[in-house]
Amino acid sequence: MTVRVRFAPSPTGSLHIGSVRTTLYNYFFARRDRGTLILRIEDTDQDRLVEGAVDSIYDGLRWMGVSWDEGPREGGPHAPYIQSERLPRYQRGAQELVDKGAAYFCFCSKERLAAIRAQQAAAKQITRYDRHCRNIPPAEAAERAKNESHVVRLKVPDSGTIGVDDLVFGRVEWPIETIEDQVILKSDGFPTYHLAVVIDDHEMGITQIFRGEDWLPSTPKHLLIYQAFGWAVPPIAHFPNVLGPDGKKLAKRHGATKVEQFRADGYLPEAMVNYLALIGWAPGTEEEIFSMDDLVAKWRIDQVQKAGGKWDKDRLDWFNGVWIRKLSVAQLIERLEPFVPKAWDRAMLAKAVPLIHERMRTLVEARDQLDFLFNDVSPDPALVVQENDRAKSIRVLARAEAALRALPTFDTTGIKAAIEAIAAELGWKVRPVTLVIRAAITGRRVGPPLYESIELLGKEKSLARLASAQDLLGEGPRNA
RNA sequence: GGCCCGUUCGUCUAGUGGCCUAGGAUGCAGCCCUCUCAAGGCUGAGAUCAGCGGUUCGAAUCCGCUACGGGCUACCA
Repeated sequence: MTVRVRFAPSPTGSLHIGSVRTTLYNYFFARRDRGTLILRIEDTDQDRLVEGAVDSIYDGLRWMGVSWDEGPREGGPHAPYIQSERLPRYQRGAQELVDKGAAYFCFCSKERLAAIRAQQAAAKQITRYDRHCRNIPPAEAAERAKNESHVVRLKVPDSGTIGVDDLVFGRVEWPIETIEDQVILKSDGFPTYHLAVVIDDHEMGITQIFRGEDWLPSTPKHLLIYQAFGWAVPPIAHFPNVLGPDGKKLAKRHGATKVEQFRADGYLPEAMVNYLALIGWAPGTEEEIFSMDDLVAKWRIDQVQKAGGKWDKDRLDWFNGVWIRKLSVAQLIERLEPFVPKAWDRAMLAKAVPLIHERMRTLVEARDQLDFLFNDVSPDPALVVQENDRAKSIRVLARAEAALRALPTFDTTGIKAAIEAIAAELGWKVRPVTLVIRAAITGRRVGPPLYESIELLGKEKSLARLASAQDLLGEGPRNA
């Protein structure tokens, strides 16, 4: 049987990093088996729809490098792939269960439900529906349903045990009496999630159900629905949650959680995929740098962890650095394009990028690191003065200006020799000398290699910066 | 409250009864390289494997209990 798996996000906001991890695992599994991936939009809660969320899902997934075969915009044999466009199927399904006596109409108001819940909670009892409408004669209920607002609830058995052999968590069982007569069709005619997934997964021929750990507790509800329909339950696996540093489910307050945010913050999709895959899965070897293709080849469901994994930004940053370094200079320049001002000269940029290639953890850093090549700098005098010796620092600047001006060829070799000569002459180590000059040239204490930077900046600008730094130091003390 | 799940260095993890005086990575510290910062190389600190009790010649690995953490408990997904 060919593998058919699905990812089923809700369009309730932009793509969350946790659901991306689940999606990735689905993807690895399906692609390895040359299976089919299905994107299904689960929008059965009309109140929580967010404008543009489907676009965000598409953009985010594509950016990550995930592809799929059937979906809302791709079509496929089971179209439509948006649940709100599949309403008749759910309504038919619910009616089928009512007809079978496996479900019933419930006319209880939300107020009544809230009241019994409050009452049960106060009495420290299990809060669940009291089955008030379960015994209305079917004919009477059907008649009332024509005019009265109602939902459809599943008739849950009184007792027994129901369980699943989860591919990750193993055997998990629930006492049936802890499960209430759940609503499967809402009063607005929309299905609840539980009915919709079961029907869709069945109709779309889903061969493995992979989803986040959050869903484990509602699995018995789904099992009961499968049972009511008389359908076979496909293999199910739940993947552990991605947690915030505090151990709770990753959420906004923990920082960035949206794919688009990471993209904007200068992360590479390769790094995201690599890092995310390794939360909850490990190959059992000591390798840890994996491309998407590597993961498709190596990921195995029996190596998936049960425990949730905490988000570790430092580790992500490290992966990002690794993947940036794996890029060719040409590729890096391409990736940098959205992060660098339009006004910057691209020829200069191309020459500068090699200097910072292995100094970046995120793409956004390039702008700061290279700014001095494109814009004037205004160094902090405290940065220019080294060894607490203002006079000598000024002399360094003066000598550097003169030496660079006299250079026959303005290149790294000549610049290096000139600066080292100044150090020797003034009796300073090279380090403080370069620090003075670096501050004057770049306005900073750290940055790309100095000699190369000076060469790139060019003679004219370099001399000007050396001169203005002298002015800065010369006037400083009298005014201070 | 009820149901369910989880628990190995700060973090991601390796480990499926003896190879574990618990390995790797990240982060941290130090050293080397070096014009700064990175990158790279080396070294180090860091986990009595949540605790307790069992099973066994032998347990991080099997069983039980406890603790702690988390998820779910809606006409949300």
